[in-house]
Amino acid sequence: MALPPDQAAHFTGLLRKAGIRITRQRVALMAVLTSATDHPDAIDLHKRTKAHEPSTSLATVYRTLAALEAKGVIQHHNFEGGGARFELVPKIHHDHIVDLDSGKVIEFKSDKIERLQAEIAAQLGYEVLHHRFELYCRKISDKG
Amino acid sequence: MALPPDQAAHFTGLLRKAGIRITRQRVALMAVLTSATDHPDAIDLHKRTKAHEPSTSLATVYRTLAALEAKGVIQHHNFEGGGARFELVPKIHHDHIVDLDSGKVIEFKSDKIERLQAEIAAQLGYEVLHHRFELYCRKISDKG
DNA sequence: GTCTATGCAAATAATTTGCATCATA
DNA sequence: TATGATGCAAATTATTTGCATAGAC
Repeated sequence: MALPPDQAAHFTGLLRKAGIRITRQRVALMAVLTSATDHPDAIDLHKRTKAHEPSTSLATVYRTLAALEAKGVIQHHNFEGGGARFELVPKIHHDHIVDLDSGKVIEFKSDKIERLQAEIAAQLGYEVLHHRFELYCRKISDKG
Repeated sequence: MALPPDQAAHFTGLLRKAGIRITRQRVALMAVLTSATDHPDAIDLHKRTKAHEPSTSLATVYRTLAALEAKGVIQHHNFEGGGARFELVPKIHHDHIVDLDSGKVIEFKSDKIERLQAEIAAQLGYEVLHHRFELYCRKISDKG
């Protein structure tokens, strides 16, 4: 389950670029974050990281997530129900649809929304530092 | 600090309409919810309710809030930082700006946003059951 | 060698629940 | 009087922290 050396080198580089110390646990977590496409929570990340690096504790996962977020490498979301869920900071900002039946998270982007929110805030004398825009949805079934 | 009888009758009516049993603690909490304009959290509601009805426990506040939410009388929000905050369900839906400096919550509404979110979801085969739209903002100061 | 990261277990914070008792319908 | 509500204290869940030790630079 350990990472091939070439891949490990890649994640080591990402950590170095983030400016935090390189440890086996962090390299493993970085690998997990990079390959995840499902917005996992801390518990999930811990499970997956342990598969690469069994010595990883949940406390270290939380501490490393906090460090990576402070460095702008990852971001977290607090969707309804359950704890925070994490993803790498995307090149292009997006918002989320949460499928209430499956719990799955779908990403979408809308420039109109981004513009509208800035307008709304400006009209009230505010500038937007960040926002949350989450749609809690159900699949439309054509057979009623 | 007890409520004047006429006001108490009003809140009793609201509880009866909601279809839940009437107790002194619930009448007091209903009074607090009705007069609040600041999206208080459970701890705040408990403090304020105790001013009317000192026998009220925090557990009862939580239980009553859950009952009122189930009946569609109130709704809660999980803004960043701290616990859930509550408000009566407004006649007209609105979203929120959170002032990051003061912690104050400002309400706004936008039909465009409502329409846009429905469109976005529909394009992906979803219908929106509810949403979260929160702008975390700072006041624009004209003196730089 | 120094300074930071780690594991573990205990501490927090917000909320929920079990249980015996009490109040409402 | 029967059922549902209450207070209190203990339980839960997600997360954070203190501390002694191990590991990175």
